[in-house]
Amino acid sequence: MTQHQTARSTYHHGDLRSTLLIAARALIAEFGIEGLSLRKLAERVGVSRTAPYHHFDDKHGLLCAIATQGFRQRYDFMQTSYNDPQLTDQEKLQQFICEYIRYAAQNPEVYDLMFGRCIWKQAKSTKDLQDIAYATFQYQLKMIKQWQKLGLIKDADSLRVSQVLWGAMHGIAKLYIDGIYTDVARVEEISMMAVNLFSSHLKC
Amino acid sequence: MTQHQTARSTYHHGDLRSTLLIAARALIAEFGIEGLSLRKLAERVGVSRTAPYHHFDDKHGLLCAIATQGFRQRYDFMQTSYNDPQLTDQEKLQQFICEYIRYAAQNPEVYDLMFGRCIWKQAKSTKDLQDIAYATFQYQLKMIKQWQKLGLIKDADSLRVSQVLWGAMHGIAKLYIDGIYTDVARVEEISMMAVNLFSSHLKC
DNA sequence: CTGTTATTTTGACACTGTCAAGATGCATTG
DNA sequence: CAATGCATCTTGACAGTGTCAAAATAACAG
Repeated sequence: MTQHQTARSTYHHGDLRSTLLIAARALIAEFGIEGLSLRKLAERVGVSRTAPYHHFDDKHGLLCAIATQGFRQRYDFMQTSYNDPQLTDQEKLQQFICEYIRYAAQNPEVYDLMFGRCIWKQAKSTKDLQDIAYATFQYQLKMIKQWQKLGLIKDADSLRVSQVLWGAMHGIAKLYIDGIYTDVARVEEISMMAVNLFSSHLKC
Repeated sequence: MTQHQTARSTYHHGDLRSTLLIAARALIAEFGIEGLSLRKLAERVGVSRTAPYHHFDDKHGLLCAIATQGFRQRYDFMQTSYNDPQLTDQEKLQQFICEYIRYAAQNPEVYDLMFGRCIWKQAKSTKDLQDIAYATFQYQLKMIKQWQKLGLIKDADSLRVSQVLWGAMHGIAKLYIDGIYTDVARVEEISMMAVNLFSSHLKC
């Protein structure tokens, strides 16, 4: 019962798994992904070095779990934004692009986990993770098709357009996260320019 | 004299620095950046663990050196391609985008070093590296201004357009390198779609 | 109460980057 | 030529890391 909060009194922790996830995110925010070590994490949670191994396959598994959380959060946000009745379609498109980059800028470490090679390059990504990631991209594709139908985006192969747009958002986000674009205000301007370039203005 | 080739016979290696760089690139190609360790590198070159420290500040310094090489190579290539008299301007633009992504796809590890957080996030990047990287971007900007003048690219704020275009190329490259886009043939198609979307067709 | 299972711990191993001190060879002076 | 200084390379050492094996502990099912 109370273990979930106090946690120290008992030998069995209660729900070590989620405690580890929370503490891990805190450590990552503090020291970056490279700076996260399982030992430091275990120590901070007040548990032995190898305890985490009974809740995650290995370090990689823990990182996957964090990434999965990130995907869920972003998926929900994307959905509510798209279904917001107070926004025009043009505003939705703009918000989609700008919020994507803003999310990445504000959660750089989690974003890096979500789309970093660490997870996808090895074929070791969890089923959970693959599912939610795929669903996210599908939703994105669906939105773009809708925007094409409305004439907001150039009417070319939807999949390819979606991939290029995603590339642009991802690239801008990455260039900021990795320290190449350093000024966050300019990143906002770059985002707006992206909106501008990807919008097909029908008035011509 | 002959030390440069045989290398083992003498106590002093001769030119260990460049030997290390070559071997490091080989190791990286084989095991990835994460898989590169200074000790393995030293062993493969046939030298003691700490020998590299007399040629590079630390591991990070060695990675910077590799990235610098990458920048120089790309800078040269970009320049020769842009000055190729056999290409039309439209072809140059297309080649610029496609070759950028192709280079990244074919040298994923070096590309990751060039633009990864490992180098830029910490303020530890070498002066050499900063110079060549800055020059590269400036050249890119210059090309884009020219293409705008020719009406090949939408005539908006050149700097911002350049940043968005770079973002798109970088993003597509990264999504492939990190294993999210897996099919290289499709990456080519995505590149072409990027060319398509960023080209302003005046015929409308 | 007993045995099974889930959880946690201690011990150990093979790695890693890097510092300090000493050994070695080269080059440039006196 | 000899000696001194300097760049280079080596050995030894330390604090970290991820993770496996085996033992200890708690919770639970019969």
